[in-house]
Amino acid sequence: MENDTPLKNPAERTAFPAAYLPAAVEPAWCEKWEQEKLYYYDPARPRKETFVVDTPPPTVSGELHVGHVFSYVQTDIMVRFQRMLGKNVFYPMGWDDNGLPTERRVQNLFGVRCDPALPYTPDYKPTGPKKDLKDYEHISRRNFLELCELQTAVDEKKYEALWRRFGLSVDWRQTYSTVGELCRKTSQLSFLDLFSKGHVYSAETPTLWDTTFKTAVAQAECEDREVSGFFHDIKFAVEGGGEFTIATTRPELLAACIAVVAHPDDERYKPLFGKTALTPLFKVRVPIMPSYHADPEKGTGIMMICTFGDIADVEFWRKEKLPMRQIIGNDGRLHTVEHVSKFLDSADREAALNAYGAIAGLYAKQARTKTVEMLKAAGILVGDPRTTKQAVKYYEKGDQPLEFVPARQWYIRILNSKLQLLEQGRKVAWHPDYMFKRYEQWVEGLNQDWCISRQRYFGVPFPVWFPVDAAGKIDYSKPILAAPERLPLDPATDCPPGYTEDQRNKPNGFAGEPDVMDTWATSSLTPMISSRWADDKARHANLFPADMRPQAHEIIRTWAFYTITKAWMHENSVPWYNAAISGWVVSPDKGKMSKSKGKTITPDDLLKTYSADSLRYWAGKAKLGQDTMYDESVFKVGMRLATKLFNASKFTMMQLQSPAAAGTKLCAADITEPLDKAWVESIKGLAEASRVDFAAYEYAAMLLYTETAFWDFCDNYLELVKNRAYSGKPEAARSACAALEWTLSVFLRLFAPFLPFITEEVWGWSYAESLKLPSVHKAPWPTAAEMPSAAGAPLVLAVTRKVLEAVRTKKAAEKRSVKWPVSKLAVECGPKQAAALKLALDDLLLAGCVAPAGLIIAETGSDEKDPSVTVELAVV
RNA sequence: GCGCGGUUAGCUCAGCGGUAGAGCGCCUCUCUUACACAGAGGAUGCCACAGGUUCAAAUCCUGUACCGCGCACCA
Repeated sequence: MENDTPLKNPAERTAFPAAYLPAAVEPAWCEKWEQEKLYYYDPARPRKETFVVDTPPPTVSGELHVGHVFSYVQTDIMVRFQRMLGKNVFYPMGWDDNGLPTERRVQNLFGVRCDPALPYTPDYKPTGPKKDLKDYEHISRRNFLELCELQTAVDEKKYEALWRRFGLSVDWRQTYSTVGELCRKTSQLSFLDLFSKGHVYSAETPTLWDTTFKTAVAQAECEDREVSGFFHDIKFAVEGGGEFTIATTRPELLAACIAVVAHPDDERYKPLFGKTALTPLFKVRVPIMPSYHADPEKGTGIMMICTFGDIADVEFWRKEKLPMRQIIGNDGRLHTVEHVSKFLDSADREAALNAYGAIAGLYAKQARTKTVEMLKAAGILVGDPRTTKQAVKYYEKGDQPLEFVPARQWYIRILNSKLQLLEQGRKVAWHPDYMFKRYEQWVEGLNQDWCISRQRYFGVPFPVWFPVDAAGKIDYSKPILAAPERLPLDPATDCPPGYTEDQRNKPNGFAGEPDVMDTWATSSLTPMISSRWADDKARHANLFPADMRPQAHEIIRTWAFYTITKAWMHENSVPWYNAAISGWVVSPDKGKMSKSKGKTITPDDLLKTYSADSLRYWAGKAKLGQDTMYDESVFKVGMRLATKLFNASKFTMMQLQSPAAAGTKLCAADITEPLDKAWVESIKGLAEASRVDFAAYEYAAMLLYTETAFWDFCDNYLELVKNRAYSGKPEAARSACAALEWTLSVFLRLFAPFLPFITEEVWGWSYAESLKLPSVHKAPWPTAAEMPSAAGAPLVLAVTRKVLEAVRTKKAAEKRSVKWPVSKLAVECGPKQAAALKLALDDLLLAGCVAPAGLIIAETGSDEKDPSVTVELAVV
């Protein structure tokens, strides 16, 4: 390795290094690309020449892991292809620094707590982490946000450095942060726009509620978990005589019972419809009604409706206009006796309040146990509880079941637009196409409007205030909206028009909306954030809709769906024309690789052991939508491919510096040898196929066959041709040089999206100068038309390769070196094959070390079959 | 329950009507004026199962089983 110093500066390189050292080469190119502004978007070029990417903003509060590298590299591969098609690429990067993870990090790091009620403190300096919870400093929301921005900026620098190191061809001037001013402004403007268009409403209504985080959550953030529970059979009395037994898994909701229902056709219960039941323990009168929701096969066929056990209860309650008897509070505990006594309309009020007193204040689960005890004691429980598997809704990040709790929330109307949203989704080209099914299923299964308000501190505030009446009561029915030009603002510290700050929370004054928006309300706007919909209409027109949205499949229901929704509501458009859905990286035990999974191999570690190109190779081997095994042996294959490219290029460059290649520039007319023509013809086909497949998002298939062709190039064509190149016959050697020069330029370009470092490195040795194209990444994607007159019969190549293989097999069987001389080579083949073989005879004899005198070609065989070859090795 | 993927060599996967493929791993061998960070050669398969369509099925159809995922069910 005597010659490794020139590696350090690609621009000043003169000799070909002995070996490829990616660790030295790759970082140098990262810097060079930035200096050259290679990936900058040019706003002056028209939309139709532009390729716009709606990059997923990674969450900034952790470490990047191999899963990130995998999917972001896949995106970069597709982007690089588009750039080589001549597109003006708009490839931004966003940082998702909004939400709970950042909130927690900043609290701990700076020892602060957010209190939205506090006023803003200019020039606030945090004092650092605190040991004790009580020492935490309480600061205003705006101060808190500033700290969040400060901290995330540090993390973002780290992320950016790593992304650059992996060769992402992002225009780093085009970044945004979801907590930043632009995003808050866009998000708030979106709210105002949707409000004015009637897509937004606020309502006090039962909402999916997480009792741990004490916030509303949207349907999209729920997941079903199978848990084992118990069916309890409970006797209800019928007013005027009789009884029946219902089955329930949530006996603690008895006090919240508002009706009893059975299937309309259920003969067992038909006579009861219209009558009134008395709930056990509480003796509350509830109607017995027919409902298609009741399944005669399930439980006892008759069931209680409560406020609220599930979404069906909510719907029934709404439809039948039944009373509200909410007993579960925001914190998951049962309300006080005082609260419940307001609606506990009992036939035996004292007994009822007594019974409720036993469970008031308990968590739902504790109340369940207690209720069962009471039912048992009262002899109302029929038999023993039976175990059952039930699916229960959880917040995806929570560990307590969700409840339906009535609360005032902001919603975006989506239920009445399912058909339109389905239609919008259909207009997007999904890659792979079956991923559309997920979108379709999700939209069809929607049963709630999109709840966008969260009872958290950290997030984009609603640009809304409410008037406070003379009695000090907030009038939620008359929201005061901010003027668009004042955005972004915070109603907790900013004042509504026509009011002064001293009227805040005072009678005849105003109150700010305390809730913040769901993070998806912001991230659903990413294509409109990077296009600057909020403040630059001309730019927006040029960048929206985007061409490609890369993302993972598990967030089709959230990110993809919400983005499609908002693009339709705001712009009556799809947000992007293509959705490229990447798979997951799975660990060898088939689980999803994630940071929580332990076994933390960081991308930094991998860069030390392998190279950016080799990891990119691994990502490029996986097609879209497909989960991929984490497999370091594939990194090694990528390493080897890069090394091979290096060596084959070095050889080619040496030929190009030989006397045969000197003088006038090599061109198609120099390619005179039939073998070279045949080879060039095959490369033309490769170039054309690659374009078609890449354009169809089939980059993995394209990589596979390009790789195969490249190894064939090295093992067969190069081996056949190199002796001729050395031979000193000027014309024949020149033909080889011309074919090699073009072939290598094609391979470098085909591999460039996958292996941007090694290809750029090699490109710089000669093509940058000779083709006046400083970077392979801006070189045009290869076409057949580049090599106009070199058509040749492919048979030459095929037959020659076959015979050479036979020679090699013989040498391997005899345990002789590849260079061992062959004394006799007898080929029996068809006449066409024979003719083809004779066209490349010199190359064949030299590559196989065959004595010309020992060659016998018999045309007695068939052109339909492979030639039959007999080889005899020389005895030395 | 409904839907979507998948099941091919020891492993990871490609092929998706015309003689079963690649890489890794394994076994032989070879210093060869690009590359030993390499090269040459070899072994390895009832293409999950059962039916059907076809001259011909890993490939198309219909079922079944198993794996992964999505949606729904939540009394």
